[in-house]
Amino acid sequence: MKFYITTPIYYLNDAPHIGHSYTTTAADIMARWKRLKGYDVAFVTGTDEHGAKIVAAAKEKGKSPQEFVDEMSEKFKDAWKLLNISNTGFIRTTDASHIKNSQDIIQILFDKGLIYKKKYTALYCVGCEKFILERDLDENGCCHDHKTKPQLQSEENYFFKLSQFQEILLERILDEKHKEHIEIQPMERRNEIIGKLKLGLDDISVSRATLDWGIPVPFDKNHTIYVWVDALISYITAIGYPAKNNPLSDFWPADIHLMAKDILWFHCVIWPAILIGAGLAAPKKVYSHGFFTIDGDKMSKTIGNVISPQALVDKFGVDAARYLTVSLIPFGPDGDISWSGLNLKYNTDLANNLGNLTSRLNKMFQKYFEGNIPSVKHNGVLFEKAEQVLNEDFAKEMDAFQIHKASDALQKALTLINQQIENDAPWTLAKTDMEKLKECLFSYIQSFDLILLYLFPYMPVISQKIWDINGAQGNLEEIAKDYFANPKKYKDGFSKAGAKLQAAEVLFPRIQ
RNA sequence: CGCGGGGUAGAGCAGAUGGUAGCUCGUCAGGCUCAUAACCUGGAGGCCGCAGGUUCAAAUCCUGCCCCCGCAACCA
Repeated sequence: MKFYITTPIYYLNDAPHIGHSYTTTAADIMARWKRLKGYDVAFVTGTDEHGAKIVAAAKEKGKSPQEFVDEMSEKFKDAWKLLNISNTGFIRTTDASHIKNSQDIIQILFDKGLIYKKKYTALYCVGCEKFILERDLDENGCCHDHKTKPQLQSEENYFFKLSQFQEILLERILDEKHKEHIEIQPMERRNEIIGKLKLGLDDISVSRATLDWGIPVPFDKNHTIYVWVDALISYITAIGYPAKNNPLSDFWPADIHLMAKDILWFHCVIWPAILIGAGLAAPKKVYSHGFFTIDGDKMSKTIGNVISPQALVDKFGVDAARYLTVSLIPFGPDGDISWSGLNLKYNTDLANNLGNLTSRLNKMFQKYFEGNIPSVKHNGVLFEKAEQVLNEDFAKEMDAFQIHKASDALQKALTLINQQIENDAPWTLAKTDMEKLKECLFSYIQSFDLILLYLFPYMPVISQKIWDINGAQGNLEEIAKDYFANPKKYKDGFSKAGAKLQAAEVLFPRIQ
């Protein structure tokens, strides 16, 4: 079973921030989850390095575009390393293989008569160095950014016959039974795309005559390929297109393209049209999440409220930063992120529940059994209850990419253990019934271990750490894969009788 | 009549196929003492934007209206 998930390739005019890490962390959690479930996963992220804005940004720093993108793309690689992102590929649009692929695809489209040359006359803003539409002007007829009147300018460009694809795209998006159905999530975004699609499609310009920093159009070296077209093609370059003798290309079409809502149109309409036009399969699912505000304000350099991945990691640690980023707000709609919200979620979910339960159980074992797992028959009642929450709630939400709800299911499962402890009152049993106490503690630790398997995608390091503390042996990820392939094998749990629990440190100190 | 989303307890949100209104946080009361002043139980708190309609029955379907947000940004 193969599974291919992508993040957008990030445009390099800015350093990585929480917007980028949100998407990438979400994709990583999904990739890790699918691996546990036995899928062979390709997970690609990367950087988008062409275009006028890059040239401008480089110039501002006194660098050549190439120097600039080399530096900037390292920052993204570093950020993903910091966040323990398990991507299997990192594509740069300046990679030689990608340049060749983009040219091949454009050539194919050209040969099929889907690309033609046309003179294009429109308003051009010198400040932006791009054509702008009349509806994008302010009340004085000036550009929003530069407050200057745009000039009428004409340019000869190559156009892609996007207009031909309206029918086929609508059919594939609307018909869920279509063998090449393109699924768009969430629903409200899908409706929006369908609505726009029904209005009709214009052919789009796919080349630039005035921009050098780009991939040359193969049949006309005076033009470069429009940066968006080249960016999209990276998704197939990344897994080894063209197919010849490349096992990776079995991963196409992509199972999920993940992104923020602003670039949904490119992925649901332009990208599938290019693929279909070139005789290739279109992606199976396009999933967009919302934008977020920081403390109610738009995330903005000017306001100065941009949160970097590093700042999150500094405050919460890597695993907690991962967990909090994707759990704080619903996945799909717009949401608000604030430090106070993050702190609260950290305290409730991680300090009070996960962290506290770790030391709660640990101290009981230390106090009553010198830190050893007692030998006792496994009473599986609690274990099965937890299994049910995880298999039903967690798995259902995760597969629907509702990762914030899946994390709620984790919390629910942890609460089951806390409730059971309260119900059994082991501190009383310690005085009255040692056999029963053994049985109870044994079932708590096994159920907790079970939850850790599901926690792994969110917190790959800490889950292993708790696993070790709990006296469970071996590599959590490997055991999780084995468990999902054959759950019955682990009916009696994971921590073995006779194993010793490690002393637990405070994993998540409360934030005051 | 541009397109789309949304209006549900103090806050943030769930609530395909209509049938006693739920969750998290906060708040109040109680319990426990193994645990990171953590944990558990219970309570209070809602005319489900407004007005009509369909129905034995509507937050959920239909009609009309009101209000908020995005489709403009340095941006995922």
